[in-house]
Amino acid sequence: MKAPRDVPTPLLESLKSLGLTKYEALVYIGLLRTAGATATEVHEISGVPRASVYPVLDRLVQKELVSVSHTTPKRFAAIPPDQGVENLMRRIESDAQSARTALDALYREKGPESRGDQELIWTIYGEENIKTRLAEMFKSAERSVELLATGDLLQRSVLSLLDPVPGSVPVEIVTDHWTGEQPSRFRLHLLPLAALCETPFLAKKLLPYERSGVFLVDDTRALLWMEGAEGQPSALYSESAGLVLFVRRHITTVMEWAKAAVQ
Amino acid sequence: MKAPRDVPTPLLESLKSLGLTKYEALVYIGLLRTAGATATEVHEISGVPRASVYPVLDRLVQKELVSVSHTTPKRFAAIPPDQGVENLMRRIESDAQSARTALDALYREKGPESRGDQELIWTIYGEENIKTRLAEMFKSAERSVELLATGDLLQRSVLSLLDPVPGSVPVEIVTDHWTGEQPSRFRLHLLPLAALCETPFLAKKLLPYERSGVFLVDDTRALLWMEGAEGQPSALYSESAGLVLFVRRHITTVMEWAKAAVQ
DNA sequence: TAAATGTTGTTGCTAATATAACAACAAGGT
DNA sequence: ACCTTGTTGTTATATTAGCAACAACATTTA
Repeated sequence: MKAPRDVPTPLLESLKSLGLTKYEALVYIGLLRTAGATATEVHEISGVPRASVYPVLDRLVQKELVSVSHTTPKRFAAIPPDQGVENLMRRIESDAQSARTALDALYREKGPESRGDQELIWTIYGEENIKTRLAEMFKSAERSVELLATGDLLQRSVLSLLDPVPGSVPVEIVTDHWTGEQPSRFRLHLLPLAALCETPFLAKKLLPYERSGVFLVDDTRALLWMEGAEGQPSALYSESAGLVLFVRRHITTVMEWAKAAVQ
Repeated sequence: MKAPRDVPTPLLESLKSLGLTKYEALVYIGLLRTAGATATEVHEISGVPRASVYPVLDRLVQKELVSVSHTTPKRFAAIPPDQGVENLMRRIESDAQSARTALDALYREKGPESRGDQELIWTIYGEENIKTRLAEMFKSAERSVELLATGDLLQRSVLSLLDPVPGSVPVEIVTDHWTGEQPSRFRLHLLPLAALCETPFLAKKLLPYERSGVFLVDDTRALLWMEGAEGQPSALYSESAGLVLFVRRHITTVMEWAKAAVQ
């Protein structure tokens, strides 16, 4: 009989978030290391109290993670991991689906009324969320789209979001680095690299972090994308006149400075 | 201010299985029905105690389900449901991935040694699990594949699994119903419908449930697929000589009976 | 201006629930 | 008689839920 050798905690955490309890995880892991064990053997291998093993095994069978033999005493075997994890995911995915539809019903109920967004500044966490918001902004553009972003951010995350901008709306892009040909769709302003290198201090000021950007749509909606070196990215979004004005000025200033430096 | 109108419990359950606590679910749902609420308003809308609202909102921000405004007092807004659920699923999916690899490492450690399968009869729950096991059986067939199944089960779940059967292995199929042309790949035995209708009692005996089947590979591995009217399907699998013999006889008997009835 | 009021955000404590762990025992097999 | 299996309670322990009290700050009112 094998020792109840200890199990890495991160694995336990992962399994918990898939809906297993600690015991269920321990028993399943234990069973993976054997082939057909009795309840008592499961107890010995997993370190789970013998009396607790029975209900736990019942639940695991219910969750389609183990199969049972028709002998006395009963013997138990684990379903292979990929199959088993998929079984768990299927349940969760179905929950996600029903939650999605139920929540969506509630969400639509309120309609897009009084966008409290008006004078507030929102912080959005997570790249996905930021990109979704940016996409909304771009799609709803009516008069202008201006953006000032590091080449990195621009190419990797933002450029693909620009497709839905209506054809009649001019798009102005200011960046420090551009690979590929000049795009006809956008008006491109390249920050003079030479000047940037001469004054790294200034470069830092204009494009402070590794990946960062400033986005302005219709002179009414602004988004500031900032990404600390380590953590997840976050962004500020606002329709506040004050912040919009500030962004407005910032972009203009940078463009003016770029023109001056080029001369 | 809206009432903390009660929330359907199944929705709460779904959200719990996505890793939210009851309070987190209530607050998120509450936020979906407004646009930018203060902590106190969240408390009123969701029915969650005001003091509890703060830690809960913190966690929701962490989980990328709500965004925060930079005002005093802070205001909170929900990320749209589909986006939010996707954010939750991303975490879970990543947990599933790491669990899969970690478990697989453990699983391989033991190798396919001492197949305890030898003399045991296993019950397998869930259609996916059964199909996986059937696929394994078919793929490893070396001498013969025989199956006796209701037409329904055959066409909907089993037929597609037969592809991996090695070309040199003969496949015998006994069923009550077959649509489409005669397959060249298999040897097909149709149970005489007329006789079946005359003796519904017998029909029930031979193919007891709605969807059921008996599968025999190489005269050494047998699987009995049974499906109660309501619950999830289950199956018996065995390499036990006794059970295999029994299945062997059963299939032969049915085929003999069919021949006799036809005359 | 100063007291009165009200709201926000915190802290700490208690209650309820789900999970974990143990003790005891009946049934059956050796 | 002994040991093992499977079952049933009962007791811890951890997580979550719910409450009360308070300091900080702003707004009103005398």
